[in-house]
Amino acid sequence: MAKVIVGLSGGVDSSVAAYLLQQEGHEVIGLFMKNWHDTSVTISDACPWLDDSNDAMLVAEKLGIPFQVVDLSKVYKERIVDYMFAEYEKGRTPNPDVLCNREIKFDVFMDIAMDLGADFVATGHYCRKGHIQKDGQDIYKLLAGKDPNKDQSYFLCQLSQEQLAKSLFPIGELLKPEVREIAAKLELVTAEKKDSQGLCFIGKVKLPDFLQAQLKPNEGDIIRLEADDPIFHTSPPAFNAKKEALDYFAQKYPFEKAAQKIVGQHQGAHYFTIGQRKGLAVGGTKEPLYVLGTDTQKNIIYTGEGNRHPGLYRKALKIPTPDGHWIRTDMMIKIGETLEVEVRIRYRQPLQKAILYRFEHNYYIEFEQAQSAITPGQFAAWYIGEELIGSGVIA
RNA sequence: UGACCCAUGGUGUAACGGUAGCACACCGGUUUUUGGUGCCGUUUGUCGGGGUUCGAAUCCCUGUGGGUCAA
Repeated sequence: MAKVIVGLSGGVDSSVAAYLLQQEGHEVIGLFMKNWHDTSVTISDACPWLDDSNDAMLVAEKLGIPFQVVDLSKVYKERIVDYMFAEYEKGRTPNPDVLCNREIKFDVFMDIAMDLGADFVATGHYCRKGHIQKDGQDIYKLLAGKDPNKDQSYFLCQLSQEQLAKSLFPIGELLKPEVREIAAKLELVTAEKKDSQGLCFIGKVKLPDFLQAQLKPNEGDIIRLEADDPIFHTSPPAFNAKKEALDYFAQKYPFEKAAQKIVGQHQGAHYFTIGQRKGLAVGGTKEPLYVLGTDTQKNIIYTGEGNRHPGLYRKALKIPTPDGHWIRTDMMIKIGETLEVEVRIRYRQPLQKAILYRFEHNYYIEFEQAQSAITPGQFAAWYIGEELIGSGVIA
């Protein structure tokens, strides 16, 4: 029996998480966190957080557990929203939800829970926590959720041992339909509620609109590069060392050296991300145009036709050492060492076979199969089997 | 300002004189606790003016706008 504070989001997953903890005999408290309320950017008068907090309260009532709301919008703005804009401004693509877990749910929120005397913080994430002992030390594992379709371990890829030690994921052993079934049996208001999606705080706002509130439009060229352009087909030079080869394969293609054809205008290169198809407003092609890369300095967007365009694919990626993170600190490799892993570079992507390298200043991940749309600013998470070992920000 | 060719949605293109279709884009929906991707669907067009014909994107004349060759 422990005192557990559940982050009730107003969704079905955290509702059932709270119930399961209760069933296990824990003292459960529901806490709703309010991360954002700025009517200037929400699309309509709809006020999603109010509905959600209300649902969370109803669930708490039904379960007969204490319930509170905490307002974290100030720190959320400082640690998540500002980071987002800073990244977009640099021409990178942030992952706010990964940061939200590291900085808010399992940091600020966790601290509040601990102040309230909790032993653990629980959330409705589809993932599992493992525990082993090694040299007398407790070591916690972050494992994929049992539901392969809902596994959310990726979003927790930046958690630390300390955070993991105090976390519980009660629904990790369940499948989504089972969670819904439990909620339905209990007649929780959230039983039939649609899964949340999109950035947790933005709600119904469209991201481009949100970005434009902060990042000024700036018209520039959309350039098309042909799949048969020499820059995509030059044979690699001879390498003296593995590091050189990895550096080469992790590099962006030298788009500026390719034969260029202006096919349209855009309203700001920093609104676009690699692999993006929509929003270019360039038609007349046989296959869709995809963003191969952006140059926010020159305000240029490079595109190519078709999702098999060679400019979309790279065999390796680089992570500066400070941006590398190990959940399993005991498994951290040293300079010169390698690790056979499986990697995903976005949520729900099937794991990809790869080798992780560490050199003096950088980690490198070399994929067995070249990957599409490797995007700076996004997180690469490496797994061994169902365990998430570590992660890092793609350079 | 000599000869020839072309003109179809936002874009690129189809359609023996007989229901104007496809792709991309746009818009909408859907999938997805990031961005993005994917999937489904709607809307939108015969350059202007005459003529031939039961019937014209299609044939004829003409205007306009492009392009090619010719000096």
